Amino acid sequence: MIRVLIYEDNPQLREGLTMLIDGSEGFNVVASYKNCNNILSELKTWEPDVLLMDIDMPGVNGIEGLKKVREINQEVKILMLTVFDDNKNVFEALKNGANGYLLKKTPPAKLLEYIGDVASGGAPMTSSIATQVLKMFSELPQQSNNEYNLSEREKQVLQFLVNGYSYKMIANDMFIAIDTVRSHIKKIYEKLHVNSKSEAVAKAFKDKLL
Amino acid sequence: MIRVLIYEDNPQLREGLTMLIDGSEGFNVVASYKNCNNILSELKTWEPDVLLMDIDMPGVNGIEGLKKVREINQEVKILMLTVFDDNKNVFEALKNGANGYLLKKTPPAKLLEYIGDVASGGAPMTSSIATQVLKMFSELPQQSNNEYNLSEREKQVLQFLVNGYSYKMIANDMFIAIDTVRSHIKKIYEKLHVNSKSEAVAKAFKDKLL
DNA sequence: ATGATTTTCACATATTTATGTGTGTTTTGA
DNA sequence: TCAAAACACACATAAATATGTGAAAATCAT
Repeated sequence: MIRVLIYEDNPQLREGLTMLIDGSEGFNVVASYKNCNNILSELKTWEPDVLLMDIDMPGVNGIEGLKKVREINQEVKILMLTVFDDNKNVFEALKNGANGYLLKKTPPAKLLEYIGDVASGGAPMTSSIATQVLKMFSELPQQSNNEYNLSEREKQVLQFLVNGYSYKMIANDMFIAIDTVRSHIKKIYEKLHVNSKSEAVAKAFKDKLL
Repeated sequence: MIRVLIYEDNPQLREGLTMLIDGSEGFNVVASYKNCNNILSELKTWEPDVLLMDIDMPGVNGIEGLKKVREINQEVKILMLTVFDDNKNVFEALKNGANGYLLKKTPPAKLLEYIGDVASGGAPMTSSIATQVLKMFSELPQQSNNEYNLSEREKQVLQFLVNGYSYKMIANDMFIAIDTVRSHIKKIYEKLHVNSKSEAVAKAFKDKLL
C-alpha cells in the first residue's frame, strides 16, 4: 500500500486526485492540503511514501515546500505537479531533490503508473519535461578542449594562483626559488595569452583548466 | 512511417531490434550497422527520423558517433542504447544532444513506444536513467545565496577585475579617479573576506557573483 | 645521441597592488 | 530628519607583480 500525501490548492483537482488515487488498488491517500504552510508537522503525522506537490500554490509554494522537506527528510519521494512546463521551476525542483515532475494534464492511468514508479525508486517525468531537462543538459558549457599545453609544473603553479597564493607562498610550498615561480608564471601568461594574475585565474575558471 | 537507423555491434541484438521494429506498424528500419565509422555518409544516404545508437561499440563508440552527427545535423532524433546505466556516459550523451537514453533491457512494447515518443519530439528515458539524471541535478552546486551585499558600484568594479582590467583602466572606463577605484576595491575585499585581486576574481567565479 | 622542452635559478627595474588615514558629498532607510 | 551607507577623491608607502635578459641542469622525444 503506497501512502500518498497531496498538496494542491485547487479544490476540484485536489478532490479529483484523491478520488482517483484512493480508489485505486494499492494506493492510499492519507491526507490532502491546500498549501504546505505546515508541511513539516503534517509529514511527521502521516509518514507518507509519496508527496504529490503542486508547484503553484499560494503561501509557501511547491519549491519552498520541497526545500523544507528535503532539509529534514531525504527518504520520502516527492512528485512535483504543474500546469506549465516552466523551465525555471523544473530546474529548481530537480536541483532541490524532487524525484519526478509531472504535468497535470497527465492521463489518470499514467499518473498512477508514475506514482508507483516513484515509490519504487524511479524518477518519472512526462515526455515534455524530459525534453526540457535534456535541453538544459545540452546547453551546459561543453567541456572545453582548450589545449594550452600547460606543463605539469605550470598547472600546479596555476592552481596555486587560483587558490590565491602569492609568489612567495608558492615558492615555499613548491620548494623552489621565487624567481622560478616568476619564470613559470611568465610562461603560463604566454600560453594563456594573458598578462596578469587575475586574468589567468579568470581564464582558468572560464575554461575549466583545473 | 518512422524511419529508423540502427547502430549496434552485437549481431543478435541488431537482428532482434530490426525484426521487432520493422515488424511493427508505422516503423521502418532503413538500415543497421555494427559500428558508426561511416555514420555521416550513412546518415545522408538513409535520411532516418530516428537513430538507435548503442553506446559501447568497437571503433567509433556511440558518444563519438553522436558528436559527429550533431556537428552537422540537429534534426535527426537520437536514442542512446546501453546495457548499463553508467553515470558518465549518460551525462556525456545528454550534454551532446541525445534525445533519449534507454536501457537495452527495456521491454519491446515500451521500446516501440519510446521510439514513437522521440520521433514526435519527446525525450524518453527509462526510469533508472531519469533517476540518475535527477541525481546529477541535485548534485549541482546550489545557487549560492552568498550575500555579500556588494553595492552596485562595487559589483561593477568587481566585474572589471574579473575581466582583467587594471585599476587605471577601470578608472578610465568608469570616469572616476584611480584612488576611488582603490577605495571601492578595498571595500570589496572587506566584504568578500579576501586580500588580493586574484582571490576576489576566484571568489566571483566560485560564488557566481556576477 | 641530440635537439627541444621543461625546470630551475639570478639580477634588475618599472608598474601595479594593497593598505592606512583622511575628507567631503550624495543617497538611502528607519 | 538623522544616521548609515555609498560614492568620490587625495596622499603616502610597503609589498607584490610584470617584464626583460640570461643561463645551467634535467627530461623527453625522435
